[in-house]
Amino acid sequence: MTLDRSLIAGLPAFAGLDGPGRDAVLARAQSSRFPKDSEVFSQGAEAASFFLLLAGHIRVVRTSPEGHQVIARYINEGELFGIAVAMGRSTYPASAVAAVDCVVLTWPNAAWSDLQARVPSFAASAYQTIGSRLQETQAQVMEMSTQQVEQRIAHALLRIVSQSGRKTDQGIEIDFPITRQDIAEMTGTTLHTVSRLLSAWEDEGLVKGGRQRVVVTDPHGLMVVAENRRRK
Amino acid sequence: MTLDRSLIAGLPAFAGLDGPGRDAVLARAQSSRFPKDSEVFSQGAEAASFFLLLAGHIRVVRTSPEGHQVIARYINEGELFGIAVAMGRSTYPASAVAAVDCVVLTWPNAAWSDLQARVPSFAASAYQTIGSRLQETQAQVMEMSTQQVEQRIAHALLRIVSQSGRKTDQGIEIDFPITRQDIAEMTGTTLHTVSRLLSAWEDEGLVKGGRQRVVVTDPHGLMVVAENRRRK
DNA sequence: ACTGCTGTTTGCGCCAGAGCAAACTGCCGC
DNA sequence: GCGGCAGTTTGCTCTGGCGCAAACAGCAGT
Repeated sequence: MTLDRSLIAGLPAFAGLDGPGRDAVLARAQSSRFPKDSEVFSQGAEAASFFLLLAGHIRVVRTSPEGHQVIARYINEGELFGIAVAMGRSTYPASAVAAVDCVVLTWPNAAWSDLQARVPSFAASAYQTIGSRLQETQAQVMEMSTQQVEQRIAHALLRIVSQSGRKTDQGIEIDFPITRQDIAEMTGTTLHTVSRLLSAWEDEGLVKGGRQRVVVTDPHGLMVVAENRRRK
Repeated sequence: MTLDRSLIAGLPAFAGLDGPGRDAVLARAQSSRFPKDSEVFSQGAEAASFFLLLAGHIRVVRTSPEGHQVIARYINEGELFGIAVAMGRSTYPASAVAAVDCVVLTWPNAAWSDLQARVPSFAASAYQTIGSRLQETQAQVMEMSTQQVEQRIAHALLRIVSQSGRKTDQGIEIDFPITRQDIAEMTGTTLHTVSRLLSAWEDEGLVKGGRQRVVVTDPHGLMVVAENRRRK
């Protein structure tokens, strides 16, 4: 199957790129499906390709030598990921797991320098992606240093919801399956604490929980929790 | 004063660059001194330049809206910093403060795209710098999620010492002034806890403390602490 | 409908480490 | 040589949230 330039027409990574430019980018890409829970690439593996998520949601997971897992971020549709080549790395620093069935564009690393030269705006967009991830990660360090678990979880939920929220009549729902354990691994806490807090928030009418489901019913109220300016 | 190409001859950022190439890079740079405790740039300020540290040590500090400070990293001699332009950012995400008297090379942002085109290895080195900082920061998030304060502080000390250590007859000394408070802000804890642990380690003969001074007398022993495999 | 599995909730005890307070000390400037 | 201050040490108390354990509930497969 040949890739159509309309596939990537709306993506920020290709903004300001004309039709032929898009064709040039796509010429070296390959599209493939990844079923839920399969790995797109694996931490520590030789980085041979870089990727763009066309459809679905991907979880980026780091595992420590002792076996602890941490979720570094979720990748949304239209985002580049696994761009080790742009950072001059030869292995992937984390694993990428499909949170739902996904469609992914794959380029061989060899295409990178070529694309960089011929389509400079593509490379610039990649560097900006890395820059904003550095930014986000540093913000996370700050959060973990200065804020309590309750604020951190509230922030994490608001972040996910704003990036991958789907409006329903109940409120805004995270549109991929996410467990309490996942939320714990994003915020550096335990599933027990996450469960307790979500239950408490449910009683206050801020969120609604379910099996692998979270719906934020009162984003503004949750924001108040996140900023730690609660009543009393 | 004109800049001599020998200034940057040994730096990794300019490895694989010939003499004229180095001249081209230096032509647009300006050298200046920053006295101890002065700011090279300020968090949130318009990013107009990028920098390279020729001599000294620089502390990169982020301040939260509530006034909490976190030390993101220390910059060593020969490193690029404040390269917001390479990430497509228009403001500095943190402040840079001279930990000792420093000598800094400054380029206007306008020089970036020019240098990138004419001296590709320079740009590549910058991107690699950003990549490894992202890497480090993510590692820090993992540490904060999974390890205890004692291990985190031990790791932080070992990291500083390996990057900015100076050998003395006592052991390896951090060769810039660093307070317990600074160490606390690097590891997300309090100066009290840092002080207690350093005192304990001093009793065990692992380190030697002093006013704004830390000497690691037994790096291997400290490593054992960092890996959390202590006797008993 | 039954069974098993995976994810969730909740109770209880405990402790690492934060917060507060106070005393101490090396060093710099006058 | 003498304050005075910035940085450090140390004691005590209190608590957020972790660890453990057990019960519970939605969902998939047979």
